[in-house]
Amino acid sequence: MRFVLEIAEGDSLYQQIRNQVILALAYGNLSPGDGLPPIRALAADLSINLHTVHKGYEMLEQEGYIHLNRRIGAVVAQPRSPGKDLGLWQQNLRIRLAEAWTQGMSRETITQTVQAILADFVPVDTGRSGAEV
Amino acid sequence: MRFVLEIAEGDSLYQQIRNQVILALAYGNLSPGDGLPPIRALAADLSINLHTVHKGYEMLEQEGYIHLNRRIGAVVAQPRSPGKDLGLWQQNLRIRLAEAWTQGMSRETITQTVQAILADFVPVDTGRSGAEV
DNA sequence: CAACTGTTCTATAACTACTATAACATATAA
DNA sequence: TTATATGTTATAGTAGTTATAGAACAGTTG
Repeated sequence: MRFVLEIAEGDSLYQQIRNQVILALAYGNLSPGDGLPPIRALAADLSINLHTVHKGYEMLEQEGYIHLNRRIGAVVAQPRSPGKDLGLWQQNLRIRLAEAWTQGMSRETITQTVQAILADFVPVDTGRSGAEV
Repeated sequence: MRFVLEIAEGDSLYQQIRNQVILALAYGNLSPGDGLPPIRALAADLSINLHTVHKGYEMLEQEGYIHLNRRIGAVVAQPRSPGKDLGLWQQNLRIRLAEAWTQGMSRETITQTVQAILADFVPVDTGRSGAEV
């Protein structure tokens, strides 16, 4: 998988790594069982520090997105139970929507924007074992 | 308007103040022309520092949500042009949706969640001059 | 053995968040 | 005038976060 590290402006480097993995998962560029780049390799590739990548991976592991193994490296996990704190997530979503709403975006436009994003998402490929990084 | 400062966990105090104002605007608890609490009063009310509140208000002003006047205080502005960086906003929304999607939430459930949030929003009351804090 | 994984440790510099105190500028009210 | 109320600016200090750097450790694989 290729990491972009778009200037999300305001997001820290390790947060962006975490976000990119989740996005890759949603868009089907990454599937359970796939391996992520070794932290040293990714760090070199992005010209950032080893520890910064590690922190991003740790975050992903705590959220249940990946498994970290000392031998085989970082592997995308099978989606289990929700895990995510639904309350915090909803509150965050609510704020994003309120931003759009108070800027004059209509319900229709907001809904269409959401639909457009969702349309590009791909079902998480749960049946697989090989890695294709 | 009453500020709650829910523990958004990860959001700084001034960010939460900023968010609460936008939410209040979306839910109709605050309208253009309304005055916000004086920074000292709000700071005392929340048991936080004057500057923290000020920073939140400054952020809101830079985003065009409010006007700051040395005499009359902070007043909610009339919604003008978009102002908001649509690209960053969309990217942020995309990540939130990807989080839900990768946690197994279906398009229908996500859409329903969005609709439920939007349903509670109230048109920004643009015709008004009095203050009702 | 060497090489490759993640992991842990210590240290440091830079930045951010928050607090604290004081003073200033400007307008309104007594 | 004096007092009060508003936001504004300046300075400072503390604490925590972010990112860097280098080194070493612990397993597993070739």
